[in-house]
Amino acid sequence: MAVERVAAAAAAGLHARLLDELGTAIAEGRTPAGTVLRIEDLEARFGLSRTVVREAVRVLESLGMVTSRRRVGLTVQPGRCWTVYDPKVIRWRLAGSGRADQLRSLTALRAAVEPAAAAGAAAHIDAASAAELVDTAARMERTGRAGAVGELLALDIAFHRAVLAHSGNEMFAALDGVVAAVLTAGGPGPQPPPARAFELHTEVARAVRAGEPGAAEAAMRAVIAEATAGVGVTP
Amino acid sequence: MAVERVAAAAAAGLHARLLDELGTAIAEGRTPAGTVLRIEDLEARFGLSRTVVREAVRVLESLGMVTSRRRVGLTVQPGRCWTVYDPKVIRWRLAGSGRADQLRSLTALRAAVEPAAAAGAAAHIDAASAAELVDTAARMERTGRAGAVGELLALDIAFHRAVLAHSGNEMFAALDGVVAAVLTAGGPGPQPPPARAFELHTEVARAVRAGEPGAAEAAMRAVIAEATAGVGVTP
DNA sequence: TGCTGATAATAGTACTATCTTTGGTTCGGC
DNA sequence: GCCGAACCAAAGATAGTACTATTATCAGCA
Repeated sequence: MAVERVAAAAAAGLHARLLDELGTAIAEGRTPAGTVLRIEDLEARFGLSRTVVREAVRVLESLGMVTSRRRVGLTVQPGRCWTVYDPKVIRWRLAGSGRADQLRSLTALRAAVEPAAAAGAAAHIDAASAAELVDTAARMERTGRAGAVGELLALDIAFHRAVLAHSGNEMFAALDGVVAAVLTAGGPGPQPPPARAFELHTEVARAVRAGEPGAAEAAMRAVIAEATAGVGVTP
Repeated sequence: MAVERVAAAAAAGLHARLLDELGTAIAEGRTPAGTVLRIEDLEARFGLSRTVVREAVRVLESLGMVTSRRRVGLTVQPGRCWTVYDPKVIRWRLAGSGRADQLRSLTALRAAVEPAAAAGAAAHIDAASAAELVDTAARMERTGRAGAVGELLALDIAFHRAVLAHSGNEMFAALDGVVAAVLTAGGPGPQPPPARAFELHTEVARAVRAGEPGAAEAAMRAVIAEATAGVGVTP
């Protein structure tokens, strides 16, 4: 078989590129669960040394995507075994055919976590960050009225990221990538951003600054509801 | 320096043991952020070959716990960069001095996600699994009255795991380990399980079987509130 | 004195060859 | 036909070596 040049992301170390290649193939089902790979085959197929292949395989194993058994080879595991919160896995799944499913899952996760994060932020945020949050909400409104959708998206992401970051819970904070991905996927939006969205963001910021967890949680719940309105996104 | 025998978990491959050793050391702060390690040092310190050390390092890198730069070495990263949802990382953090913090975070996460998962289960579960869930709740009550705390814990975990598994969201389902860890940490409980807890679990099961997302969510919220009562666990 | 560019040292990156360990497979004996 | 021992394939692990990117140092020049 001809050597299959790894064409993935830019120069970043051979093992990282191979990892990306294999991870993508598994995540999008091109290499289905139950498939048995062999280190030696991979070496030959990608024209890489044993060392590089093994390093990539080790990471894949740590993600639960393959198991390695002597005398057998690498067995691709079903999706249920994967570490689905790993940013790499999320990226791979978003890149492939399962994109819609992945987005649905991420949206449901976001809907569950962000209200709690807002409540946490109301309890933990410092004055300076709170002021910044209020400011971000205000800038969102101005930018939205001006119609700069690209900039609006950036502000939206910054807003939600700030809430997560100040929630006082590093597990919540770690979901900033998820929120960014979902918001970005929502895209420039088929419809212009509804004015109500700005009010709701402002209300979240206000409640957080005022230190009112209950109000912050409710407002964030409304933000999510508004954002997902019409798009059937039950978990 | 004398070779430091890796004393971690039972036989499981050299790299896995080294990974556990390094991961634990970083997670519990024995090797603080900013520390620079060198592959060669690790080889010598643990008496292992380059290959094994590099495989462990690659996984650590994939978890965001170290970065590898030429001419510098391996730099230990601050906690904010870690993939905190990886089961390994959770385990390491629970094993160390940050156990209390980690449990607080996990409990908040659980409180955010489980009600949503219950709502999802009400919408997605099949009849057989629903019946099983109701049965598990009933067995919990019987076991609880009998005072078999160990068995009760197992049933409790099974109950919550089933709800997550049938939520229709694989991101929720992947948190089963988190829930198990939190419940197990809650331990045999200082106080005997309150009778109200059983009613609430039964109500969750009933609402799920009846296909009532709102009721299931509310009941699950009550279950969590009951379980965390008195233990200040705001995010 | 201070800046710039060449140079050398360093540590990760990658490859190769070789040996060991383990666990399916198979074949022979009961 | 079942059980166990021998066989062997593939992963696991090691050693040695060559490559290369990065950075610190220092010489030369302004």
